[in-house]
Amino acid sequence: MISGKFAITTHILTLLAKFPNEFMASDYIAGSLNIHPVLVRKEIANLKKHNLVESKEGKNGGVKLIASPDKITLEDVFKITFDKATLGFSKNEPNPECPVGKNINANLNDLYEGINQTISKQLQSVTLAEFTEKF
Amino acid sequence: MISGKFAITTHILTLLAKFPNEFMASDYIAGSLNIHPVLVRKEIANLKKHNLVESKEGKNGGVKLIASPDKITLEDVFKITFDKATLGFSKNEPNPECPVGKNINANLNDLYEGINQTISKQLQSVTLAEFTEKF
DNA sequence: AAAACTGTAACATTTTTTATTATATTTAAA
DNA sequence: TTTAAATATAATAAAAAATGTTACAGTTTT
Repeated sequence: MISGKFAITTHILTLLAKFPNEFMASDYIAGSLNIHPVLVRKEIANLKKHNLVESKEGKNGGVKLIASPDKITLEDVFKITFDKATLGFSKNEPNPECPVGKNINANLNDLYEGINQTISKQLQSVTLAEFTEKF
Repeated sequence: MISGKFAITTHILTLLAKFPNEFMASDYIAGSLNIHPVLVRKEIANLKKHNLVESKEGKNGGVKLIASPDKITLEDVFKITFDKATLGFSKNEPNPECPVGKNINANLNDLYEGINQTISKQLQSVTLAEFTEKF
């Protein structure tokens, strides 16, 4: 199972891109996502940390984009919501006595590194502006 | 979190490719992976279902590859261990009253479809024989 | 001062993944 | 022919991760 962070963050940014220059409340965003407002605020905290949005507290507060939607790509979202995309690892430390066990994780890592780069490249080519136009 | 199925299955196949033409016991494989033998057998059941290995019950039984390691690619492993690689979805049904909520999953699906194809293509280029040589 | 917000920590619940136990069956070999 | 060493698989338990909820403090506008 993969967490919904990328999807939630992309959804939030799409909403913000649809209504630029105004502060949108996390309750409203949560209503569109149909999830708890606190979860939305957690992702917003992450977006703030990476300087993609700014927020305003208090009445009539909310969140809005800092950067222009055509300066943001889905790779930016990918980077802040994934440490690294992988196809998974076995949970336990494999047996270091076994030549396969000893090296499997390093070799999988190499493989995943390549996959990561391809995904990044692919997502780089989609701006938030382009993505938002699909709605 | 991503399940370890791909990693476990790749590990199993690497071991089998290292020792072709002999039946390897799931307990031995589990020892290399450092996981429970029953989990190994579950993945082996999956490999059997897709005709990549055959197994023999009873004393001196075990598993061995059916196909040659240079006829198997990591894409084959990917296909049988992943429904589809994604960057995730938000858990609940988004609000269909909202234009973004209504279309977000379809649009994410399109995006992920492209990513899937790239991953497949990349994994197609790695045979089990090549992967096994790294050990 | 009240209302409508954000921010965040602490905790609870649900879901997924992994592990274990139990039982039946098969095969080789003593 | 009995025993030991395997696979096969279902049922259950435990652990881990993701999501949800509550509570409360702080901020801003009216």
